[in-house]
Amino acid sequence: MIMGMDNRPPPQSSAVPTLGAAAAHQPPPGHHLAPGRRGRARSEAEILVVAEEVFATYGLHGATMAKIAERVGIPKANIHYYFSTKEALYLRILKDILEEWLSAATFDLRDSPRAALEAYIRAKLHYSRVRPQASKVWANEILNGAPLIREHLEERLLAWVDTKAAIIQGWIDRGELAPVDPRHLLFSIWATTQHYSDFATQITILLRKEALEAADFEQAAQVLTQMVLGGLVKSPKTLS
Amino acid sequence: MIMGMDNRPPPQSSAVPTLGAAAAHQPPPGHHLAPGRRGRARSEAEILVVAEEVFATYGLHGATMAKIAERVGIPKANIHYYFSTKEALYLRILKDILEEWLSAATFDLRDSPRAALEAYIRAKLHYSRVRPQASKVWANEILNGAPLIREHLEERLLAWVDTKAAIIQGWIDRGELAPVDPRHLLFSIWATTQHYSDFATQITILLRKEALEAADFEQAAQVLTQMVLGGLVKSPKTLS
DNA sequence: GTCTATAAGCGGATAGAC
DNA sequence: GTCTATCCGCTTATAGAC
Repeated sequence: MIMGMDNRPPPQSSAVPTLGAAAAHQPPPGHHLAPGRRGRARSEAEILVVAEEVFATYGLHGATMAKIAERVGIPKANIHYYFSTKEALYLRILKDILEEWLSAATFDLRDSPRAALEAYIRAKLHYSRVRPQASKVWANEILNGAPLIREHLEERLLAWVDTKAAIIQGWIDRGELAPVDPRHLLFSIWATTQHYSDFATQITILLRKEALEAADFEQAAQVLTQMVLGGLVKSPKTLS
Repeated sequence: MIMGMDNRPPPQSSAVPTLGAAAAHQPPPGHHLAPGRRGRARSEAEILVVAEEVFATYGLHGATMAKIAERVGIPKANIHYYFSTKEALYLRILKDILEEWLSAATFDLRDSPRAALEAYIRAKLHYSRVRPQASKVWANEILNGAPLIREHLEERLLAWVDTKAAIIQGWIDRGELAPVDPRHLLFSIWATTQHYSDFATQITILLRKEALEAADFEQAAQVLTQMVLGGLVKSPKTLS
């Protein structure tokens, strides 16, 4: 169970409206949940947390409403009361994930690329660590050709990437970053950081571990920052 | 019920060196396929090619034998003649993919890390370009916790990584490579290169393209080699 | 809001003719 | 080797009592 975790990455303390599935739909102020009862907000949040895990493990088609219901501890008909269809539940998870990720990139043109990119890499790695299931659901959807999230991707993510790519291009124009395609740089950061959630099973086996620990993520951060900063960012000393 | 089920054909069982799905099972010399008929080798190869596409698009559970059969143009019962179960067909694809990838890393300790790593990055990118569906099937399986390929992973891939990591460590010991964890370096190369097949849908949308072209892969190669070589490999030249 | 029961359809696998 | 027909379990979604 992941309830009550802190999803915020270390560098920033961004007050983001959309939190993870676990924190979805804050109950209104003054609202209390009786110990034995669930209530709308709590049931919905519990379903989302469990569904995230089940979708990640079995995929959209392999996941069943019965399995989700069983793990939540309710009859499967109840899920249909909160989410009209299986796909609606699935889509809700995808959109939540995306908002969380977008909030991880706080950098703008005033920042130095060195500090900004390292913070972004570490923030994304942090999400891979604390919310790996969400990342897997996303990956599964994209892998299959984004049949359900495509439209949202073309609107929300595309616009976001345009603004961030412009910032990166600004750094290049200022001579603080090697002339690389900004979008491909973003892709590389996503690919490497999300790899530590999406391919965690493979990594765990190849590192002969039971599960990935903080130290493994720190090693990942070392390699990734060394690659990105060492390979692309011009050191402050050489600036003139 | 899961492992050990390969092909059940009555007469000849095949312990053939695994090739790509497209090239699976070359007919023996002198063997001719009548234009209208298929023959064992051709049917099996056709099934594998189509199944790769269907598994990549729908996932293990979303893919159906009926859908594969329909695209091949045969009744679904015929597939069961060549592959005892759906899982056997799926596993065959996974093992084929892995062997192809492993063959892409030709480097050894005598090579320079610069030439070896660039060649490896470009070879992996090449596979992402020419065989993206295979990569997606693999990613899907790992994402879901490697329920079927786990054992194979623990044997075949783990041993392979050990030998390759030793070579990379050798470069570090010789002072030709920055002191990074060799396994995490491999993970980064896999993550970034496979991203261009696994997340091709997302990349295509964000680049406002219809499909990824050779030029996109070349740009990817530029960014990746600049990151890996510029950030980790010690050499006379660094930033250009 | 929560539950039981069930409708309606799909999917993997097999039998057995040719 | 290829095909048609079919069994049987599982899945989503709904109906309707409480």
